[in-house]
Amino acid sequence: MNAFSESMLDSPSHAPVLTKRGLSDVDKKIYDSVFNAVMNQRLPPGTKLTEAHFCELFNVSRTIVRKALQRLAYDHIVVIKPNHGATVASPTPQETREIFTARRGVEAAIMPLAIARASKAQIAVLRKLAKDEHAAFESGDRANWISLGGAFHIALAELAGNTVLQRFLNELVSRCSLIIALYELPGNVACSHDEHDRLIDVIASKDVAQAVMIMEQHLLAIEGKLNLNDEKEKINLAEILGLA
Amino acid sequence: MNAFSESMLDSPSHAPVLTKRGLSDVDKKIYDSVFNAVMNQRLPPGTKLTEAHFCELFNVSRTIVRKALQRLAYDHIVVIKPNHGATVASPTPQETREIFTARRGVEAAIMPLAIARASKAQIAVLRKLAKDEHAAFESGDRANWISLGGAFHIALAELAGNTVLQRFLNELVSRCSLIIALYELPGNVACSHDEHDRLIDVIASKDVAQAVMIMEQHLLAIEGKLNLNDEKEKINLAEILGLA
DNA sequence: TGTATAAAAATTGTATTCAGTTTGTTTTTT
DNA sequence: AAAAAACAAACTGAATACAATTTTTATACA
Repeated sequence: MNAFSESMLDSPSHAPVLTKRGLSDVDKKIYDSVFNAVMNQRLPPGTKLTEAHFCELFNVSRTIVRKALQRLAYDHIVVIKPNHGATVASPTPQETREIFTARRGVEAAIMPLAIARASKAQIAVLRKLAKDEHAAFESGDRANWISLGGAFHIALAELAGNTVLQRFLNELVSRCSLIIALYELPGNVACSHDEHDRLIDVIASKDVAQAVMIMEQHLLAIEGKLNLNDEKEKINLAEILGLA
Repeated sequence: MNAFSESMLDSPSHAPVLTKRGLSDVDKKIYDSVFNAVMNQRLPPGTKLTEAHFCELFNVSRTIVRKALQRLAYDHIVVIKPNHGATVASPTPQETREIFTARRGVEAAIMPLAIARASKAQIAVLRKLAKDEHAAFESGDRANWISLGGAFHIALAELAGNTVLQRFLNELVSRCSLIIALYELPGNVACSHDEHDRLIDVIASKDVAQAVMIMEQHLLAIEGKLNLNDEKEKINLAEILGLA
């Protein structure tokens, strides 16, 4: 299991020395650094995250580092095993299916709320996001494209105005981004190209039942494009060992 | 804001001295103590939870206590404010509405999964729970009755076999129990008496659409019996000051 | 007496220290 | 040379110590 190097993280803004008060947002910085690095695949699943390493990078004690890592563990971005520390989460196919099922449920709950509160201005915001996503895809910026794809759904959840569902979806979208990065089939990358556009149209038309249906299809399509055969690891292992 | 006393917690099993290894389940014990005390209204919302107090009660350092309190905060049972420590959460009416809305969504997502996997044996388990709940109600054990009411829904989530939705519902049921204890109208306590029985019947009949509908009505009925007028505090304040 | 101010106590935030576990390396034994 | 044992290094777990903040109490002053 390989460890991470400093270059994998966003510039940790080395020692701007706390302008005024000693108030520590540092744990949040650490959280964000790891979170972004995982989402952008700079920190691959399974990577060991050693506490002492972060202490040096951010010039804080292990107390702070541990707090950040525990929060990441709460959000299922990393996994903490007793006496073995933190590693970047690597969801199994089974977990992946559960996550997608849960996400379909949560997005279905969000949709009627979002539609009820969707003004023209807010629909314009959604269209802007879809446009950015398009651009990222065209320019081949894969990491940014995955990120923007998530941002669209997050925006929808914000629109719904329910902080609880918003938090649930945040977790699910994060984990899905990690999963997509992990399991997406090489060729199939080009996929849900204008599905977000179709979603916006039906949201604008205020047709709840139709919107829920399209959303579900959208999510099923994403899941369907993953390579989730459970024997993946075994096969790879056999191949790597030259026993295939 | 009043603090808690030892009697509010379940017997913290004073110093059984760790039989074999020094492995610390103590933080979980602290978590459970506070959790149960909150659910049973021995620790009312707003109660200050001082770290040092738990250190004495459980004979551990603040490190452990803080870990337990942070987990409680993550599950929204307590609220931690910087430099002000932990207090038992006291959801506002607005938050309450959001929690119930989210819960309706999550339970709706759980229902089809649970129905798909409901064997006769598992339905029998549900019936047993409903029976216990009845008994608790008849015997006037209010705390236990609220707790068992939640347990029924938790059991349904387990049946669904999706760990993510299970975790979401766990949080929501806990928070709802807290809310019910807080906001339930004095007279209206007697309410959803045999609604769980009706739910079991429709689950046994495998009618998904009907089950989702009944579940939603059930949850709306619970919410409807709460006293959620936002001006509650103001009115009380005015009354208390003799200005009504 | 009431209010403003200052000192003290209590409480939380963070760093450091010590203890226990795991992991990797070297040494010993066969 | 291979396996087992012993040692060393690295890392995590938890308690203690120190620093900063908040709250309470005491004091001074109008």
